[in-house]
Amino acid sequence: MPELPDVEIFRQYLDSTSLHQQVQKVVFLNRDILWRISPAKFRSILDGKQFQGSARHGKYAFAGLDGNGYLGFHFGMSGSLKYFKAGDEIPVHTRMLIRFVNGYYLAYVSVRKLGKLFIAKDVGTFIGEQQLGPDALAIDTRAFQSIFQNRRGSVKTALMNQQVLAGLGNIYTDEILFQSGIHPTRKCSQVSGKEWKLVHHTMRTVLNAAIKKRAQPERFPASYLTSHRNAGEDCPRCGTQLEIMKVGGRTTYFCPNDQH
DNA sequence: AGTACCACCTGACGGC
DNA sequence: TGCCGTCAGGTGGTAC
Repeated sequence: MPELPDVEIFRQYLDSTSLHQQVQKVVFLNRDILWRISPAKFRSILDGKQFQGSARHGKYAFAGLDGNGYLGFHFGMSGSLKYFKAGDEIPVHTRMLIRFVNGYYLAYVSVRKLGKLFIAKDVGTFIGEQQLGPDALAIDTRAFQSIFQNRRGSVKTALMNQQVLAGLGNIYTDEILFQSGIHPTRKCSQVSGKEWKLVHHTMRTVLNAAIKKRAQPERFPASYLTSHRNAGEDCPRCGTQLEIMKVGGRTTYFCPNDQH
């Protein structure tokens, strides 16, 4: 479920469970999830280290290693973290385990193996290499407007492009456009300055609300589009039947009556 | 620059 | 019950 709010929850989870404990060993149950590094090299970097803090940029989370560098996490479509005690059952689809000297484990879980683990020298360098856009919760209204207003594609495609803005995925983009009253296929050039301000404000509100609800959609207000992403469901605002279409290859829900 | 399509993986679900 | 196609909250590559 990993868009910005989910990843922020994982970061907080890492923070509250795994800091300041020595890594005793690292175990790979599957090496496909390693990105540009061998298991041996990865192990040698983590062995004996402690996580000193965490960071997040868009859909990426980072754990700071004492000494230097960061352990980087990307969660793909189905990744998560789980901290558990020695003797407890290992979570299904665990791909990597970090054992700490206190006997606890941190598991990187990924059903579809679409996520990645990697080592980064520092967060800023990584963002530069990956050419990621600014984080969706860090950007101000003015900068937000300026990165979008001159683009040629559709609003939804632009909002989901991680090189433009980092953090939004399919679900939250639909939610933000729904709450802003903007049709997902409208061209960026057809969105007014006032509307960009509204989208920015709505984005912040939605993301912060989702984080407050620990990114659990079942706890979101019933007025959210997210709770109604099923064929045949009606708009929670006006009752019109929601429409489904593909935008940028992704399934898109919107209200034909409220979004223009 | 933008779009369209494929690929990477596994699991859940609906239809027959 | 079982098989099969389709789809899923992400990203990267390629070709137009």
